[in-house]
Amino acid sequence: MTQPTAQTRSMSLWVLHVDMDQFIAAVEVLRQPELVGRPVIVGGNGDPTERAVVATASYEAREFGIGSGMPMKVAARKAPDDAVFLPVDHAAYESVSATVMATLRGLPGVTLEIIGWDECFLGVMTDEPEEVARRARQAVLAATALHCSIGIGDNKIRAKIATGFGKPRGMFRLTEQNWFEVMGERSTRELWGIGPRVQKRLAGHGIRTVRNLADADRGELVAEFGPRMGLWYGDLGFGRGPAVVDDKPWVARSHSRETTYQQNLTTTEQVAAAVRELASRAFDDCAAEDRLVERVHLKVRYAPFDTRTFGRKLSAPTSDRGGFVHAALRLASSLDPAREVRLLGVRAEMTMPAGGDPVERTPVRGRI
DNA sequence: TCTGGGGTCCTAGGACCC
DNA sequence: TCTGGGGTCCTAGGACCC
Repeated sequence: MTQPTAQTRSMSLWVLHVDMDQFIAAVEVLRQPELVGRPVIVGGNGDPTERAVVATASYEAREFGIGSGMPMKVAARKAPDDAVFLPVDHAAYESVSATVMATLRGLPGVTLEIIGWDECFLGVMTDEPEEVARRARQAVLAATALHCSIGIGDNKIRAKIATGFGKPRGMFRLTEQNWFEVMGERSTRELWGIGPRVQKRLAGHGIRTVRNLADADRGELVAEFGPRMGLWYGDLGFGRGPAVVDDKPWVARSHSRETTYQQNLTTTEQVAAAVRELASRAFDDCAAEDRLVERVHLKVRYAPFDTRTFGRKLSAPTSDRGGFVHAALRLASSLDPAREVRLLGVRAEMTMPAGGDPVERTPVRGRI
């Protein structure tokens, strides 16, 4: 063990959250410069009359109240005449994303954890996190001509939330010191991991602000949300959360394929054909890996909007495509044949690879 | 207004065993 | 005939994130 020098002792571990500004729209504008300044809306196959939602809207489009997750039909109604609708081009975004991540990984002394196409955490030992952030933004701009914003925090929760205050093209520091000053009077909904449902349930207990949540009785939270989530939400009120940035490659625990049909499926034959195809495609992603498929799940949305999921245990090697597809078809036989099917999905849940799962789970959904 | 597609993790309740 | 308490596994469903 080497002794830490005086200098390293005075440094501390910072978490930076890097988020590309309007990533998908920015990539599109980059390769079609004539779109600069126009409202750009990317989603589905680019046809605003189809069943699809907005993946990203440029800042110009957001001025008209258009945002991600919004149905394309609604966006079309709000959009001005000069708006441009474009199809989603996964390959293009993946390629730019890879350049961004490689650039950030190349910064001296950083640990990188990818959490999405356009987002990552950087862990770094430093006394000047703003200086590191400035260099990171410069490096990304030089490599891709794209802008990003950076949140600086003493853990992932605070870094992630800080980014919102830095946007666009800026940075913001959020730590234990200024947490309540910045967040105390804001809605619980602004916390990462609290969505509309939990916000509503908290409000039912008179908990509306971040400060309210921090002050809330732990027993009451546990009674409402269970032992794990109750305590997790309580900590969230203080901005407490994990601070370890993990650069281990991410390994998926499941793969799925789902499709919303432009015309609802109405016969059992149509449903069976669709399930057969979706199951096979979901299995494609598992087939390359030497693992077991443990469960098969079916998701169905009946028109107009009634979603159900159900599954069954399975133990099929990732070489047994026929067995998996057959299991999915067996599940499909329990669908209601009299109802119109609007969406179908098939999910394969896998065992972790040999060596087990080394990552401690946290209740924050997605990759953290 | 009408709601994508890809994921992750948590909880409740029933089944089953001792 | 009525019935404990604890544990684990399984399934359905919920909620959230990018």
